[in-house]
Amino acid sequence: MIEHITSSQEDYLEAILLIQKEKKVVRVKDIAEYFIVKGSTVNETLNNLKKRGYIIQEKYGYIELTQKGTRIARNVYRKHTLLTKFIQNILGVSAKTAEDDACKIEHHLSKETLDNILHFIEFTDRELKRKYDIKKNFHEYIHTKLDSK
Amino acid sequence: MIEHITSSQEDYLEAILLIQKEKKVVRVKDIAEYFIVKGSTVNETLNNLKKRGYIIQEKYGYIELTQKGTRIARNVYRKHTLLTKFIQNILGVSAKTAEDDACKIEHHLSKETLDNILHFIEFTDRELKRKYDIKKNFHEYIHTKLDSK
DNA sequence: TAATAAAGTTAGGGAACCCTAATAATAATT
DNA sequence: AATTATTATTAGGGTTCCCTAACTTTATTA
Repeated sequence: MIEHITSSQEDYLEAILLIQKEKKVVRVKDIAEYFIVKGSTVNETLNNLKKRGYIIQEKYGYIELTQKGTRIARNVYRKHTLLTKFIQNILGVSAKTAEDDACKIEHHLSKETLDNILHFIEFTDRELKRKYDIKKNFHEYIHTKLDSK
Repeated sequence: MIEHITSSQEDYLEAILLIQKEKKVVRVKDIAEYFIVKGSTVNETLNNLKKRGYIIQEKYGYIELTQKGTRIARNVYRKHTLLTKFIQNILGVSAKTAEDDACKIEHHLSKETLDNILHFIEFTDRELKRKYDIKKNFHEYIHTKLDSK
């Protein structure tokens, strides 16, 4: 048996957390719709996650995160949110694309880079805002550039 | 047969381009060392790339990119370089980590985000450098923050 | 409640990646 | 040139992720 968790499996845990927040209970069908895959695919991954103690699910029943699963889900969600904010607010990318990109790269960035992104956000938010209005300048610049294409 | 090229396959093409630049000829062994995988694994992927016309290789011979393969390799390399520069110079991440992260996420970012990163680099390089010295400020800030941990 | 609909599970297959072990071919060395 | 060492290839296995089709269980509703 494999000990290591994959990016896809982390995404499943995050999805379960998000669906739980919104719909109270989580079903195979919800996850299948979330990732736009078939139920049988979800089932397979869930069995894997079950085996390793990240989720609990009775046969034909609802899906729940264990403590272990919740910890990972929250962690992924935090990174996801951070990255989305960065890509959207700092880089000036549209909300939808920022969300998509964040989701794809959240598993692949080192702690060092994530920390620096966090600091970048904090820095631009708190320090630079009044001093130079860099975000405003940058966004104006970006939009001018892109619109003129 | 599948038409779509995977991230890993794109990385192979880029690696072949880089090895070619440095060593004139590209062998299975070079690629295996580059990715730290076994020769048999490389062989398998190369067969796939051959079938689809991205590379040419005679049995037991050197590996060469086709036009089609070169186009993709250069494209990946360009993205890779751009991202490394961004992560290293703008975010202030160490060279090695920036390189690693760039390699991992280069396949997953939308054109929109990449364009904005490019503009960000251009913007900070050309416009802000004299005006506010933001890069310098930011790096000082980051390093103070990180050192104090 | 019985019949239909919806959701979950199982079985069987395919593609990408990765490995080990065995074999074939090429390179290097004595 | 013949032997040894290095490289490349093939064969056989394993995991993840995704699918279709068949089947079971749970929900709905007539």
